Amino acid sequence: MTYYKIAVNTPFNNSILTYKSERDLERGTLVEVPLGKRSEKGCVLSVDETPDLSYELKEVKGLLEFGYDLDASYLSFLEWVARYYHYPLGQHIFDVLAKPLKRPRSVELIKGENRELPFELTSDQQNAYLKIAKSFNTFEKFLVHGVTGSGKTSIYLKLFQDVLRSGGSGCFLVPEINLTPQFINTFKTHLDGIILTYHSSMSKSEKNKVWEIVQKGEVPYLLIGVRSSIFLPFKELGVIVIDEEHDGSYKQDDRCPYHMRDVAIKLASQKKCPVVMGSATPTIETYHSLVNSKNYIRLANRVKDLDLPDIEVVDSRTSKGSRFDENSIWPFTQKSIEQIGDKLKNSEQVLVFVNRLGFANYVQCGSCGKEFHCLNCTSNLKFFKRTNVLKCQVCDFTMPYPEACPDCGNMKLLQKGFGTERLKEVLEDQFPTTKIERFDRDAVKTFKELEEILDRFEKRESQLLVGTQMLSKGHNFTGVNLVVLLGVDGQLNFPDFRSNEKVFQLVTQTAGRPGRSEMKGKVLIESLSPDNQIFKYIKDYNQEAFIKEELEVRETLGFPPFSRLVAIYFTSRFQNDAMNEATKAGRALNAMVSTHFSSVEILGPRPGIMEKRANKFTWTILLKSTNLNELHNLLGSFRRNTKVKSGTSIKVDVDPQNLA
DNA sequence: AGCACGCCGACT
DNA sequence: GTCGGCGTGCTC
Repeated sequence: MTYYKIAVNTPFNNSILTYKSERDLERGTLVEVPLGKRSEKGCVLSVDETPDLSYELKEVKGLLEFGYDLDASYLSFLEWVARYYHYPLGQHIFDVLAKPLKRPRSVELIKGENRELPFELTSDQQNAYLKIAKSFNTFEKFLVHGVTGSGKTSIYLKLFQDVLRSGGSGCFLVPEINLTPQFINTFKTHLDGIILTYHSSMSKSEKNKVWEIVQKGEVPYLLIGVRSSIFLPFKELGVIVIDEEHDGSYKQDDRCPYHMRDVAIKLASQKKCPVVMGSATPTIETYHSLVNSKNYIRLANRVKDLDLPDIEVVDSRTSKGSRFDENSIWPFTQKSIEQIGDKLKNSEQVLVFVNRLGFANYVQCGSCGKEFHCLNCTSNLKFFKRTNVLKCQVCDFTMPYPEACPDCGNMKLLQKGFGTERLKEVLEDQFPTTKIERFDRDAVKTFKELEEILDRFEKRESQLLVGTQMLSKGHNFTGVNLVVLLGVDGQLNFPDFRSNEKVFQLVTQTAGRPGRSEMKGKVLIESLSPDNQIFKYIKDYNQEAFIKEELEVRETLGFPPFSRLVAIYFTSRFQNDAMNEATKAGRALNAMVSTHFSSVEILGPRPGIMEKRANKFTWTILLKSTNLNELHNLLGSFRRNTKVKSGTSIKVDVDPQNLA
């Protein structure tokens, strides 16, 4: 009989439990173990030399029929992730492993055609490519900071060609595969090997097939995948490329809240291969960590030598163009409407962006001022005109649009704020002969619909698209020379230290959509605070200056990249429990800080940014430190020693991206 | 996180 | 009497 430490698919005791076994077990073996009255999945970690025999330790039931076990380096990688994010290892393992299939179906593989590129790289591209290629077989981090249209994809392609032709494999990570079928096509044409994809809308059989190929190390292949693909059991890797490094979808928020970019960097260091991060608007963290290194690659020129669009900020406050001005077509200023009209008259196409769905953002009684809030959340109900309902975007609570104010009976309800639905209506009213389509997750439910709308736009069957940021990702619109952007004020005022950075990225990415034809494009931003410093940098495309100033602010306030953050969330159905447990934990943390972890600063506890969501209350504590080790040690002992009242749950978010 | 146990109110 | 609501606490 031997005792083993086993990572079990359960959250308690950090998921590491001790079991005995008659047969010898290897590290990485997947087993079934008894847990209470049921049975759970587990993964053998090591022999337990000092088992706690005050328990009646149970015996391993048998082997799991997964058809594989975890190899040592893969398990160590998952262990690192679980440790870094203070998440139970056993749960993380069984979150990321492919579940075995009852009846696997056969899967077609895409075979690369290995054709040469039909063009030469520009000298900028060639230099970038050579620089990265020189560090094959070593761990190096690269940032390819290239304006939209600078040809980053061709650089990646050359790198993958090299890796695959020498019998290795590559990993290409993108925010959303669904939106980028053209990528897959390009890679298929020019690479020698198998092109694998991995994303959520694939069938279980397809996912398992990919898992199997990667597991067996059947090289050469290129895996094109999303965030979760980083946890495929890679054997050997020649290069990892993360496209659109700044994209928010790389952060996982539920279960183990990891950041794929940071996990990928760890993986690259383990596999001893280069990791390439590419973006026109890299995160301030990544930029700061690489800008002064030899691995920072700036591509300032566009391949086709096209000018970037002019960016103009339109004052949408009072006086001319105000919603109170009879000449305005609220929510647009007269100026925007005129410019849109000019373009349409000229048979050019126009994009209008607003990051809000629905018709009105909230509804208020014109007599007594009552606002319609969600009963389950700290949020307003939005008005959707087509379905004539008020709806909460957080919990989906829906009610029919009221005839009158339930408090005072007044029939005059004011529809305040605007979303895509209203913009489309206003524009249709202004331009009755123009074919306008809406592009948001309300109007576009399936990939087919998405393709159809884009296809009609491409064929010029429609002239104007009104969309959310769903539209701004990845697509190029050659017929578009004008983009109008509304509602950035809301994002600028959002209480998050990254809000300026996010807005800068958003506007710059949006500006990359038009002007890929001969004519110079234009971006109009409507704002109630046109004097905000950020617009000066945006208009000049002066990213370096913007980041420099932003870095100064961050340094003064001690925010990342000058410190590391950890958010701890306390959630309960009862507001008092969330508050009290957070308060108790805050006191305990303060005591620990004053005795052992003096580098750590504790902010809060405070109510969550949305205190109540779907009838659950959240309170937040933020930890901040320049000493990552101390921060981890504090968290470790906090997790070991803190018990919260049952019914209250704790979530630890290391390197949080969106404070909640 | 499950899941069982057990203590109390509401119904045949 | 006993069904079932959910609060409490245990799981190697």
